[in-house]
Amino acid sequence: MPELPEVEIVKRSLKNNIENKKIKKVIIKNRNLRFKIHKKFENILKGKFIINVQRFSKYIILTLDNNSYCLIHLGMSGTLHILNNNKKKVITNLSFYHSPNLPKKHNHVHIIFDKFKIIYNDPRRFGFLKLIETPNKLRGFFSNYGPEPFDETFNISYLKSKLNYKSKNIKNYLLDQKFVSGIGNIYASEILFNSKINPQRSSGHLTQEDYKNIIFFSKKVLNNSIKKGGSTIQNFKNTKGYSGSFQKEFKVYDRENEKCLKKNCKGIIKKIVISNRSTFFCDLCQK
DNA sequence: AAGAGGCCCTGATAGC
DNA sequence: TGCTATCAGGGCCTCT
Repeated sequence: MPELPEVEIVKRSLKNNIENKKIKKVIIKNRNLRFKIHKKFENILKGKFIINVQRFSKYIILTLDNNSYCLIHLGMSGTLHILNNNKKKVITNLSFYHSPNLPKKHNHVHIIFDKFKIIYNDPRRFGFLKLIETPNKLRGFFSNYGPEPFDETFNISYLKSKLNYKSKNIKNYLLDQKFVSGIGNIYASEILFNSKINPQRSSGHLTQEDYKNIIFFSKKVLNNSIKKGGSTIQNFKNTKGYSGSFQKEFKVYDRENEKCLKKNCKGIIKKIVISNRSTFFCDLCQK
């Protein structure tokens, strides 16, 4: 599900709720996520204060009061829910995939605080929670990741150094977290549409102008989405609580056979598969 | 070594 | 209605 903007929205809500709160207890119903949750996970979290909530790329980073960290990655279908301890009612829903009510199944991890609890739900179990023991190990973990589009190091000379003479198509590069962090399948299509670049273009053949557009629109598309509260693909009736609206602004994603929205363009949006992922673009205005 | 594709998993939807 | 096939926002691993 979640790309950088969605994770950013979840992080902000989470930050408001759990920063400087003490973890009373952790209950794990199912350890078999993308990676098996460590057997000491519950004991290590128990009694710790969460002194900071941050995000890098698609990861939520909880800093604990002993300078260790708990990473949360939502994978494709992970959601977080904040529930009142007693009434079992959802207080705040950090959901972008499900209805705002707590799903009945797949509530794998319960992190219990004094007056409320956080529940990690994930039907497909592509997400994971991971403990990192020290600041050094945290740096090590993220050292394999490229800069976020907002980072000043994501600039023309960086793109040139990474993309020059490369045959891999540009869409795959945007999805490659070692190249740039936080972009997923939806925003890759959107960024390339805005940049007027065909997703199949071989990266080595991009021009300076293309680099500039990729840098500019990566920031712009992600920022716009954050402003709109992210994207909620699955829409439910009677939706309450947090639910993004950026999907209403998709220019190409999930718009196969619809008209290109670029002014004066007569194109029809095409859907192709690149490395097993759906890719949407207009072959008239994206060259 | 770079790059393409398979695979992990469940659930929603489309088509018959 | 009920079956089956296809697809889904991520990312690691393997093979060529």
